[in-house]
Amino acid sequence: MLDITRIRKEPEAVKAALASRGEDPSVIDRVLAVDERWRGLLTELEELRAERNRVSKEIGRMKDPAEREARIAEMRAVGRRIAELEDQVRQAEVERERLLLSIPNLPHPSVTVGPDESHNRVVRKWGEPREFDFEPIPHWDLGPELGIIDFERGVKLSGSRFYVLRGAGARLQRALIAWMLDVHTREHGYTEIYPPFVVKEECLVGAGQLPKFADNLYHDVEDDIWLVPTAEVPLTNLHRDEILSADALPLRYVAYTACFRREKMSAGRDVRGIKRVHQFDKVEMYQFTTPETSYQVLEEMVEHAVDLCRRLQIPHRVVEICTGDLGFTVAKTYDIEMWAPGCGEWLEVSSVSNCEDFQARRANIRYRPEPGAKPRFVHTLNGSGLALPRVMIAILENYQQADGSVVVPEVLRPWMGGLEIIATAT
RNA sequence: GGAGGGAUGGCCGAGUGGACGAAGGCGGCGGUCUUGAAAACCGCUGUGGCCUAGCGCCACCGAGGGUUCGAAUCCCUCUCCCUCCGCCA
Repeated sequence: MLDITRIRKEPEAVKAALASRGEDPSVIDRVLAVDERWRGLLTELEELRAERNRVSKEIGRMKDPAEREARIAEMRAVGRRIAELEDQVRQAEVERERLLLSIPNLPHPSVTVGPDESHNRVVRKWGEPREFDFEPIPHWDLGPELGIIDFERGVKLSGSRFYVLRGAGARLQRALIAWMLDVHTREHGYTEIYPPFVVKEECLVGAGQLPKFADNLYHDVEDDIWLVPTAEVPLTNLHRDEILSADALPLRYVAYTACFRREKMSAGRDVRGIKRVHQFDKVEMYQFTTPETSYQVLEEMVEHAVDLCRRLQIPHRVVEICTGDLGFTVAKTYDIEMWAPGCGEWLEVSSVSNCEDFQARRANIRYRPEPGAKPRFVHTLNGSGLALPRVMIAILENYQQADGSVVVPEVLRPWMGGLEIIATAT
Protein backbone atom coordinates (compact mmCIF):
# COMPACT_ATOMS: atom_id res chain seq x y z
CA MET A 1 0.00 0.00 0.00
CA LEU A 2 1.29 3.44 -0.90
CA ASP A 3 1.45 6.23 1.66
CA ILE A 4 -1.60 8.48 1.21
CA THR A 5 0.41 11.43 2.57
CA ARG A 6 2.97 10.96 -0.14
CA ILE A 7 0.26 10.74 -2.78
CA ARG A 8 -1.14 14.06 -1.54
CA LYS A 9 2.27 15.69 -1.52
CA GLU A 10 3.69 14.49 -4.82
CA PRO A 11 0.94 13.07 -7.00
CA GLU A 12 2.81 13.67 -10.25
CA ALA A 13 5.91 11.74 -9.18
CA VAL A 14 3.73 8.83 -8.04
CA LYS A 15 1.84 8.81 -11.33
CA ALA A 16 5.06 8.81 -13.33
CA ALA A 17 6.38 5.87 -11.31
CA LEU A 18 3.17 3.92 -11.89
CA ALA A 19 3.24 4.70 -15.60
CA SER A 20 6.79 3.32 -15.79
CA ARG A 21 5.45 -0.07 -14.78
CA GLY A 22 2.66 0.08 -17.31
CA GLU A 23 -0.03 0.94 -14.79
CA ASP A 24 -2.82 3.43 -15.49
CA PRO A 25 -1.91 6.45 -13.33
CA SER A 26 -5.44 7.88 -13.33
CA VAL A 27 -6.20 5.84 -10.22
CA ILE A 28 -4.21 8.47 -8.31
CA ASP A 29 -6.70 11.18 -9.27
CA ARG A 30 -9.54 8.99 -8.05
CA VAL A 31 -7.78 8.35 -4.76
CA LEU A 32 -7.17 12.06 -4.27
CA ALA A 33 -10.81 12.90 -4.99
CA VAL A 34 -12.10 10.38 -2.45
CA ASP A 35 -9.47 11.47 0.05
CA GLU A 36 -10.55 15.08 -0.20
CA ARG A 37 -14.19 14.17 0.25
CA TRP A 38 -13.23 12.05 3.24
CA ARG A 39 -11.31 14.87 4.89
CA GLY A 40 -14.15 17.32 4.42
CA LEU A 41 -16.68 14.97 5.95
CA LEU A 42 -14.35 14.03 8.77
CA THR A 43 -13.75 17.62 9.81
CA GLU A 44 -17.49 18.27 9.99
CA LEU A 45 -18.07 15.03 11.88
CA GLU A 46 -15.40 15.70 14.45
CA GLU A 47 -16.65 19.21 15.15
CA LEU A 48 -20.09 17.82 15.91
CA ARG A 49 -18.70 15.07 18.08
CA ALA A 50 -16.69 17.64 20.03
CA GLU A 51 -19.86 19.64 20.60
CA ARG A 52 -21.81 16.61 21.73
CA ASN A 53 -19.05 15.53 24.11
CA ARG A 54 -18.94 18.99 25.64
CA VAL A 55 -22.72 19.40 26.04
CA SER A 56 -23.22 15.85 27.31
CA LYS A 57 -20.83 16.56 30.14
CA GLU A 58 -22.78 19.71 30.97
CA ILE A 59 -26.05 17.78 30.97
CA GLY A 60 -24.63 15.47 33.60
CA ARG A 61 -24.08 18.42 35.91
CA MET A 62 -27.31 20.28 35.15
CA LYS A 63 -29.95 20.89 37.85
CA ASP A 64 -32.67 22.80 35.98
CA PRO A 65 -34.93 20.10 34.43
CA ALA A 66 -36.31 22.36 31.70
CA GLU A 67 -32.92 23.36 30.36
CA ARG A 68 -31.74 19.82 30.71
CA GLU A 69 -34.57 18.57 28.51
CA ALA A 70 -33.90 21.28 25.95
CA ARG A 71 -30.26 20.33 25.75
CA ILE A 72 -31.04 16.64 25.43
CA ALA A 73 -33.39 17.39 22.56
CA GLU A 74 -30.70 19.44 20.85
CA MET A 75 -28.17 16.68 21.19
CA ARG A 76 -30.63 14.15 19.90
CA ALA A 77 -30.67 16.11 16.65
CA VAL A 78 -26.89 16.44 16.62
CA GLY A 79 -26.68 12.71 17.19
CA ARG A 80 -28.77 12.03 14.12
CA ARG A 81 -26.52 14.22 12.00
CA ILE A 82 -23.45 12.51 13.44
CA ALA A 83 -24.85 9.12 12.48
CA GLU A 84 -25.37 10.32 8.91
CA LEU A 85 -21.86 11.70 8.68
CA GLU A 86 -20.36 8.57 10.21
CA ASP A 87 -21.98 6.60 7.47
CA GLN A 88 -20.62 8.84 4.75
CA VAL A 89 -17.15 8.93 6.27
CA ARG A 90 -17.12 5.15 6.46
CA GLN A 91 -18.16 4.88 2.83
CA ALA A 92 -15.41 7.25 1.76
CA GLU A 93 -12.91 5.32 3.84
CA VAL A 94 -13.90 2.00 2.33
CA GLU A 95 -13.64 3.43 -1.16
CA ARG A 96 -10.25 5.00 -0.51
CA GLU A 97 -8.99 1.74 1.01
CA ARG A 98 -10.27 -0.25 -1.94
CA LEU A 99 -8.38 2.00 -4.36
CA LEU A 100 -5.19 2.05 -2.31
CA LEU A 101 -5.17 -1.74 -2.04
CA SER A 102 -5.39 -2.01 -5.82
CA ILE A 103 -2.33 0.16 -6.53
CA PRO A 104 1.00 -1.67 -6.97
CA ASN A 105 4.28 -0.64 -5.40
CA LEU A 106 6.48 1.99 -7.03
CA PRO A 107 9.72 0.86 -8.69
CA HIS A 108 12.99 1.91 -7.07
CA PRO A 109 14.75 4.65 -9.11
CA SER A 110 17.61 2.26 -9.90
CA VAL A 111 15.33 -0.17 -11.73
CA THR A 112 15.68 -0.27 -15.52
CA VAL A 113 12.64 1.19 -17.24
CA GLY A 114 11.08 -1.15 -19.76
CA PRO A 115 7.70 -2.38 -20.93
CA ASP A 116 8.12 -6.14 -20.37
CA GLU A 117 10.50 -9.00 -19.66
CA SER A 118 12.43 -8.36 -22.88
CA HIS A 119 14.06 -5.45 -21.04
CA ASN A 120 15.22 -7.51 -18.08
CA ARG A 121 18.97 -7.36 -17.74
CA VAL A 122 21.38 -10.20 -17.00
CA VAL A 123 23.72 -8.75 -14.38
CA ARG A 124 25.83 -11.79 -13.50
CA LYS A 125 26.54 -15.25 -14.84
CA TRP A 126 28.20 -18.26 -13.27
CA GLY A 127 29.38 -21.46 -14.92
CA GLU A 128 29.39 -22.69 -18.49
CA PRO A 129 26.68 -24.96 -19.85
CA ARG A 130 28.03 -28.50 -19.83
CA GLU A 131 29.14 -30.06 -23.13
CA PHE A 132 27.22 -33.30 -23.73
CA ASP A 133 28.50 -36.12 -25.90
CA PHE A 134 24.90 -37.33 -26.14
CA GLU A 135 21.55 -35.61 -26.55
CA PRO A 136 20.43 -34.44 -23.07
CA ILE A 137 16.82 -35.31 -22.43
CA PRO A 138 14.22 -33.27 -20.57
CA HIS A 139 13.24 -34.17 -17.02
CA TRP A 140 9.72 -35.17 -18.03
CA ASP A 141 11.30 -38.12 -19.85
CA LEU A 142 14.18 -38.66 -17.48
CA GLY A 143 12.10 -38.70 -14.29
CA PRO A 144 9.57 -41.35 -15.36
CA GLU A 145 12.28 -43.52 -16.91
CA LEU A 146 14.16 -43.51 -13.62
CA GLY A 147 10.93 -44.22 -11.78
CA ILE A 148 11.34 -41.14 -9.60
CA ILE A 149 8.63 -38.89 -11.07
CA ASP A 150 5.16 -40.31 -11.80
CA PHE A 151 2.96 -37.95 -13.77
CA GLU A 152 0.11 -40.38 -14.54
CA ARG A 153 -0.53 -41.23 -10.93
CA GLY A 154 -0.30 -37.57 -9.92
CA VAL A 155 -3.11 -36.85 -12.37
CA LYS A 156 -5.04 -39.89 -11.14
CA LEU A 157 -4.88 -38.64 -7.57
CA SER A 158 -5.40 -34.92 -7.99
CA GLY A 159 -5.73 -33.90 -11.63
CA SER A 160 -3.53 -32.11 -14.12
CA ARG A 161 -0.38 -30.35 -12.92
CA PHE A 162 0.01 -32.74 -10.01
CA TYR A 163 2.73 -35.37 -9.80
CA VAL A 164 4.15 -37.97 -7.48
CA LEU A 165 7.79 -38.24 -6.45
CA ARG A 166 9.01 -41.73 -5.73
CA GLY A 167 12.07 -43.35 -4.19
CA ALA A 168 15.26 -41.39 -4.83
CA GLY A 169 13.19 -38.56 -6.33
CA ALA A 170 11.29 -38.00 -3.11
CA ARG A 171 14.50 -38.43 -1.18
CA LEU A 172 16.32 -35.90 -3.37
CA GLN A 173 13.67 -33.30 -2.69
CA ARG A 174 13.79 -33.94 1.04
CA ALA A 175 17.59 -33.74 0.95
CA LEU A 176 17.46 -30.40 -0.85
CA ILE A 177 15.05 -28.95 1.70
CA ALA A 178 17.15 -30.08 4.64
CA TRP A 179 20.40 -28.95 3.04
CA MET A 180 19.07 -25.49 2.14
CA LEU A 181 17.63 -24.95 5.60
CA ASP A 182 20.92 -26.02 7.15
CA VAL A 183 23.01 -23.67 4.99
CA HIS A 184 20.72 -20.69 5.63
CA THR A 185 20.47 -21.24 9.36
CA ARG A 186 24.09 -22.23 10.01
CA GLU A 187 25.91 -20.00 7.55
CA HIS A 188 23.63 -17.15 6.49
CA GLY A 189 22.18 -16.26 9.89
CA TYR A 190 18.50 -17.09 9.42
CA THR A 191 16.13 -18.46 12.03
CA GLU A 192 14.11 -21.43 10.88
CA ILE A 193 10.33 -21.09 10.99
CA TYR A 194 7.69 -23.72 10.44
CA PRO A 195 4.45 -21.82 9.72
CA PRO A 196 0.91 -22.98 9.01
CA PHE A 197 0.25 -23.79 5.35
CA VAL A 198 -3.19 -22.17 5.50
CA VAL A 199 -3.84 -18.57 6.50
CA LYS A 200 -6.67 -16.13 7.09
CA GLU A 201 -7.74 -13.65 4.47
CA GLU A 202 -6.10 -10.69 6.23
CA CYS A 203 -2.71 -12.35 5.90
CA LEU A 204 -3.09 -12.40 2.14
CA VAL A 205 -4.19 -8.76 2.13
CA GLY A 206 -1.17 -7.92 4.27
CA ALA A 207 1.29 -9.66 2.00
CA GLY A 208 -0.36 -8.24 -1.14
CA GLN A 209 -1.99 -11.29 -2.78
CA LEU A 210 -5.50 -10.11 -2.00
CA PRO A 211 -7.78 -8.57 -3.08
CA LYS A 212 -6.23 -8.58 -6.54
CA PHE A 213 -5.02 -12.12 -7.11
CA ALA A 214 -7.73 -14.30 -5.57
CA ASP A 215 -7.86 -16.20 -8.88
CA ASN A 216 -4.54 -17.82 -8.23
CA LEU A 217 -5.29 -19.03 -4.69
CA TYR A 218 -6.96 -22.08 -3.24
CA HIS A 219 -9.68 -21.08 -0.82
CA ASP A 220 -11.57 -23.30 1.60
CA VAL A 221 -15.04 -21.80 1.69
CA GLU A 222 -16.27 -23.78 4.67
CA ASP A 223 -13.73 -22.32 7.08
CA ASP A 224 -12.87 -19.27 4.96
CA ILE A 225 -9.19 -20.11 5.00
CA TRP A 226 -6.60 -19.98 2.22
CA LEU A 227 -3.74 -22.26 1.21
CA VAL A 228 -0.45 -20.35 1.10
CA PRO A 229 0.93 -19.65 -2.39
CA THR A 230 4.34 -19.00 -0.79
CA ALA A 231 5.85 -18.93 2.70
CA GLU A 232 6.23 -15.19 2.15
CA VAL A 233 2.60 -14.85 3.26
CA PRO A 234 2.85 -16.36 6.75
CA LEU A 235 6.34 -14.90 7.25
CA THR A 236 5.16 -11.37 6.45
CA ASN A 237 2.31 -11.79 8.90
CA LEU A 238 4.41 -13.17 11.75
CA HIS A 239 4.83 -9.57 12.91
CA ARG A 240 1.54 -8.11 11.70
CA ASP A 241 0.30 -5.32 14.01
CA GLU A 242 3.54 -5.28 15.96
CA ILE A 243 6.04 -2.60 16.87
CA LEU A 244 9.51 -4.12 16.84
CA SER A 245 12.44 -2.69 18.71
CA ALA A 246 15.24 -1.36 16.54
CA ASP A 247 17.89 -3.64 18.00
CA ALA A 248 15.83 -6.67 16.97
CA LEU A 249 16.39 -5.74 13.31
CA PRO A 250 17.18 -7.17 10.91
CA LEU A 251 14.99 -10.20 11.57
CA ARG A 252 16.01 -13.04 9.27
CA TYR A 253 13.69 -15.97 8.79
CA VAL A 254 13.81 -19.01 6.60
CA ALA A 255 10.91 -21.38 6.17
CA TYR A 256 10.12 -24.50 4.25
CA THR A 257 6.52 -24.78 3.09
CA ALA A 258 4.51 -26.39 0.40
CA CYS A 259 3.06 -23.74 -1.92
CA PHE A 260 -0.31 -23.96 -3.63
CA ARG A 261 -1.22 -22.08 -6.80
CA ARG A 262 -4.21 -22.53 -9.04
CA GLU A 263 -2.34 -21.27 -12.14
CA LYS A 264 -5.64 -20.40 -13.81
CA MET A 265 -3.96 -17.45 -15.48
CA SER A 266 -1.31 -19.71 -17.01
CA ALA A 267 -3.61 -22.33 -18.51
CA GLY A 268 -1.77 -23.99 -21.38
CA ARG A 269 1.67 -22.67 -20.41
CA ASP A 270 4.44 -25.02 -19.32
CA VAL A 271 2.10 -27.97 -19.23
CA ARG A 272 4.86 -30.57 -19.45
CA GLY A 273 6.99 -31.59 -16.52
CA ILE A 274 7.19 -30.09 -13.06
CA LYS A 275 8.12 -26.53 -13.94
CA ARG A 276 4.66 -25.11 -13.26
CA VAL A 277 2.48 -27.14 -10.92
CA HIS A 278 -0.32 -26.57 -8.42
CA GLN A 279 1.63 -27.79 -5.42
CA PHE A 280 5.36 -27.38 -4.93
CA ASP A 281 7.88 -27.07 -2.15
CA LYS A 282 9.99 -24.03 -1.50
CA VAL A 283 12.48 -22.79 1.04
CA GLU A 284 11.90 -19.09 1.52
CA MET A 285 14.16 -16.43 2.99
CA TYR A 286 12.57 -13.38 4.56
CA GLN A 287 13.92 -10.27 6.29
CA PHE A 288 12.48 -7.34 8.21
CA THR A 289 14.92 -4.42 8.07
CA THR A 290 15.20 -0.68 8.60
CA PRO A 291 14.60 1.51 5.53
CA GLU A 292 18.25 2.55 5.57
CA THR A 293 19.61 -0.96 5.13
CA SER A 294 17.10 -2.72 2.90
CA TYR A 295 18.93 -2.32 -0.40
CA GLN A 296 22.15 -3.60 1.02
CA VAL A 297 20.18 -6.55 2.42
CA LEU A 298 18.65 -7.17 -1.01
CA GLU A 299 22.12 -7.73 -2.46
CA GLU A 300 23.02 -10.00 0.46
CA MET A 301 19.94 -12.12 -0.06
CA VAL A 302 20.73 -12.54 -3.75
CA GLU A 303 24.14 -13.76 -2.65
CA HIS A 304 22.54 -16.22 -0.21
CA ALA A 305 20.49 -17.72 -3.02
CA VAL A 306 23.34 -17.70 -5.53
CA ASP A 307 25.55 -19.42 -2.98
CA LEU A 308 23.30 -22.48 -3.15
CA CYS A 309 23.40 -22.55 -6.96
CA ARG A 310 27.19 -22.35 -6.88
CA ARG A 311 27.50 -25.18 -4.38
CA LEU A 312 25.26 -27.31 -6.54
CA GLN A 313 27.64 -26.54 -9.42
CA ILE A 314 24.83 -25.62 -11.78
CA PRO A 315 25.27 -22.80 -14.34
CA HIS A 316 23.08 -19.86 -13.41
CA ARG A 317 22.56 -16.16 -13.97
CA VAL A 318 21.17 -13.22 -12.04
CA VAL A 319 18.60 -11.11 -13.86
CA GLU A 320 17.46 -7.64 -12.85
CA ILE A 321 13.74 -7.26 -13.50
CA CYS A 322 12.69 -4.10 -15.38
CA THR A 323 9.83 -1.83 -14.30
CA GLY A 324 7.24 -3.38 -16.63
CA ASP A 325 7.87 -6.90 -15.34
CA LEU A 326 7.86 -6.20 -11.59
CA GLY A 327 5.50 -8.02 -9.24
CA PHE A 328 2.65 -6.13 -7.59
CA THR A 329 4.23 -5.70 -4.15
CA VAL A 330 7.77 -5.09 -5.23
CA ALA A 331 10.11 -2.09 -5.66
CA LYS A 332 13.05 -4.08 -7.02
CA THR A 333 13.61 -7.72 -7.92
CA TYR A 334 16.42 -9.98 -9.01
CA ASP A 335 15.59 -13.38 -10.45
CA ILE A 336 18.07 -16.22 -10.36
CA GLU A 337 17.84 -18.65 -13.23
CA MET A 338 19.46 -22.05 -13.62
CA TRP A 339 20.27 -23.49 -17.02
CA ALA A 340 18.31 -26.65 -17.86
CA PRO A 341 19.95 -28.39 -20.84
CA GLY A 342 17.16 -30.96 -21.31
CA CYS A 343 14.27 -28.59 -21.87
CA GLY A 344 16.73 -25.97 -23.12
CA GLU A 345 15.68 -23.01 -21.03
CA TRP A 346 16.68 -20.83 -18.12
CA LEU A 347 14.54 -21.73 -15.11
CA GLU A 348 13.62 -19.19 -12.47
CA VAL A 349 14.67 -20.91 -9.25
CA SER A 350 14.60 -17.79 -7.12
CA SER A 351 13.12 -14.34 -7.05
CA VAL A 352 14.59 -11.94 -4.52
CA SER A 353 12.70 -8.72 -3.88
CA ASN A 354 12.64 -5.61 -1.76
CA CYS A 355 9.05 -4.58 -1.00
CA GLU A 356 10.25 -1.55 0.98
CA ASP A 357 7.34 -0.50 3.24
CA PHE A 358 4.57 -1.70 0.89
CA GLN A 359 3.74 -4.87 2.82
CA ALA A 360 4.61 -3.25 6.15
CA ARG A 361 1.86 -0.67 5.60
CA ARG A 362 -0.67 -3.30 4.64
CA ALA A 363 0.22 -5.55 7.54
CA ASN A 364 1.01 -2.68 9.94
CA ILE A 365 4.52 -3.79 10.86
CA ARG A 366 6.60 -1.07 12.47
CA TYR A 367 9.71 -0.58 14.53
CA ARG A 368 10.82 2.03 17.03
CA PRO A 369 14.12 3.59 15.87
CA GLU A 370 15.02 4.32 19.50
CA PRO A 371 13.23 4.20 22.85
CA GLY A 372 10.56 6.89 22.97
CA ALA A 373 10.74 7.65 19.24
CA LYS A 374 7.74 7.40 16.93
CA PRO A 375 7.25 4.06 15.21
CA ARG A 376 8.19 3.76 11.53
CA PHE A 377 7.30 1.10 9.01
CA VAL A 378 9.92 -1.57 8.45
CA HIS A 379 11.11 -2.72 5.06
CA THR A 380 10.42 -6.31 4.08
CA LEU A 381 12.38 -8.50 1.69
CA ASN A 382 11.72 -11.98 0.43
CA GLY A 383 13.64 -14.42 -1.68
CA SER A 384 13.35 -18.03 -2.66
CA GLY A 385 16.17 -20.06 -1.36
CA LEU A 386 15.26 -22.01 -3.52
CA ALA A 387 12.13 -23.29 -5.29
CA LEU A 388 12.32 -27.06 -5.30
CA PRO A 389 10.83 -28.45 -8.51
CA ARG A 390 12.94 -26.24 -10.71
CA VAL A 391 16.12 -27.06 -8.81
CA MET A 392 15.18 -30.73 -9.19
CA ILE A 393 14.77 -30.18 -12.94
CA ALA A 394 18.16 -28.48 -13.14
CA ILE A 395 19.85 -31.25 -11.17
CA LEU A 396 18.32 -34.05 -13.22
CA GLU A 397 19.04 -32.40 -16.55
CA ASN A 398 22.55 -31.14 -15.74
CA TYR A 399 23.75 -34.26 -13.96
CA GLN A 400 22.28 -36.80 -16.36
CA GLN A 401 24.54 -39.44 -17.94
CA ALA A 402 24.39 -41.24 -21.26
CA ASP A 403 22.90 -44.36 -19.65
CA GLY A 404 19.97 -42.39 -18.23
CA SER A 405 21.25 -42.31 -14.67
CA VAL A 406 21.81 -39.10 -12.71
CA VAL A 407 24.81 -38.22 -10.57
CA VAL A 408 23.89 -36.82 -7.15
CA PRO A 409 25.55 -33.39 -6.63
CA GLU A 410 28.36 -33.81 -4.18
CA VAL A 411 27.05 -31.35 -1.58
CA LEU A 412 23.80 -33.29 -1.28
CA ARG A 413 25.29 -36.73 -0.70
CA PRO A 414 25.48 -36.41 3.10
CA TRP A 415 21.73 -35.71 3.03
CA MET A 416 21.15 -38.63 0.65
CA GLY A 417 22.67 -41.31 2.85
CA GLY A 418 25.82 -41.22 0.73
CA LEU A 419 24.02 -42.06 -2.51
CA GLU A 420 26.16 -41.07 -5.51
CA ILE A 421 24.06 -42.06 -8.48
CA ILE A 422 20.33 -42.28 -9.10
CA ALA A 423 19.77 -45.19 -11.45
CA THR A 424 16.65 -47.02 -12.55
CA ALA A 425 15.11 -48.89 -9.66
CA THR A 426 15.14 -52.62 -10.12
C1' G B 1 -18.91 -31.88 18.80
C1' G B 2 -21.31 -30.83 24.19
C1' A B 3 -21.11 -27.71 28.89
C1' G B 4 -19.11 -23.58 31.38
C1' G B 5 -15.64 -19.24 32.04
C1' G B 6 -12.98 -15.19 30.03
C1' A B 7 -10.76 -10.93 26.66
C1' U B 8 -9.02 -3.57 29.78
C1' G B 9 -2.40 0.14 28.31
C1' G B 10 4.59 -3.30 27.33
C1' C B 11 2.88 -6.88 31.55
C1' C B 12 -0.42 -7.81 35.94
C1' G B 13 -4.96 -5.87 37.48
C1' A B 14 -9.35 -2.29 39.28
C1' G B 15 -13.43 -0.15 37.07
C1' U B 16 -22.25 1.47 40.62
C1' G B 17 -23.90 4.69 32.36
C1' G B 18 -21.73 11.12 33.61
C1' A B 19 -14.83 14.15 36.61
C1' C B 20 -12.38 7.45 32.60
C1' G B 21 -7.53 7.47 27.86
C1' A B 22 -8.89 4.74 32.02
C1' A B 23 -7.07 3.55 39.74
C1' G B 24 -3.08 0.66 41.66
C1' G B 25 1.18 -2.36 40.91
C1' C B 26 5.30 -4.18 37.82
C1' G B 27 8.54 -3.00 33.96
C1' G B 28 10.93 1.12 31.13
C1' C B 29 12.99 6.30 30.79
C1' G B 30 14.71 10.84 33.32
C1' G B 31 16.04 13.14 37.95
C1' U B 32 17.44 13.70 43.48
C1' C B 33 20.68 11.18 46.84
C1' U B 34 25.69 8.25 46.28
C1' U B 35 32.88 7.78 45.01
C1' G B 36 29.88 4.13 41.99
C1' A B 37 25.76 0.96 42.31
C1' A B 38 21.47 -0.73 44.93
C1' A B 39 17.51 1.03 47.93
C1' A B 40 14.37 5.17 48.75
C1' C B 41 11.92 9.43 46.84
C1' C B 42 10.07 12.73 42.63
C1' G B 43 8.52 13.11 37.54
C1' C B 44 7.49 11.01 32.77
C1' U B 45 5.89 6.68 30.35
C1' G B 46 0.00 3.92 24.32
C1' U B 47 -1.50 4.27 18.97
C1' G B 48 -3.68 6.51 14.93
C1' G B 49 -6.25 10.58 12.52
C1' C B 50 -7.99 15.92 11.26
C1' C B 51 -6.63 21.30 10.33
C1' U B 52 -7.83 25.75 12.54
C1' A B 53 -1.17 23.53 14.02
C1' G B 54 -3.56 24.77 19.53
C1' C B 55 0.50 22.97 25.14
C1' G B 56 -6.26 22.04 20.03
C1' C B 57 -9.88 18.46 18.63
C1' C B 58 -11.53 13.28 17.26
C1' A B 59 -11.17 7.98 17.65
C1' C B 60 -9.48 3.48 20.02
C1' C B 61 -10.85 -0.91 26.81
C1' G B 62 -10.94 -8.39 21.47
C1' A B 63 -14.10 -7.11 16.47
C1' G B 64 -18.74 -5.33 14.46
C1' G B 65 -23.66 -3.53 15.30
C1' G B 66 -27.51 -1.49 18.82
C1' U B 67 -29.76 1.39 23.19
C1' U B 68 -28.69 6.51 25.28
C1' C B 69 -27.97 13.56 25.51
C1' G B 70 -23.70 10.50 27.17
C1' A B 71 -21.08 3.42 27.00
C1' A B 72 -14.92 0.17 29.18
C1' U B 73 -19.72 -0.27 31.89
C1' C B 74 -26.39 -2.23 29.27
C1' C B 75 -28.20 -5.45 24.74
C1' C B 76 -27.12 -8.47 20.11
C1' U B 77 -23.70 -10.96 16.68
C1' C B 78 -18.85 -12.67 15.67
C1' U B 79 -13.65 -13.96 16.70
C1' C B 80 -10.06 -15.73 19.89
C1' C B 81 -8.39 -17.91 24.59
C1' C B 82 -9.09 -21.10 29.04
C1' U B 83 -11.47 -25.41 31.91
C1' C B 84 -14.21 -30.09 31.87
C1' C B 85 -16.42 -34.12 28.77
C1' G B 86 -16.37 -36.80 23.94
C1' C B 87 -13.42 -38.05 19.55
C1' C B 88 -8.51 -38.31 17.72
C1' A B 89 -2.70 -38.07 14.20
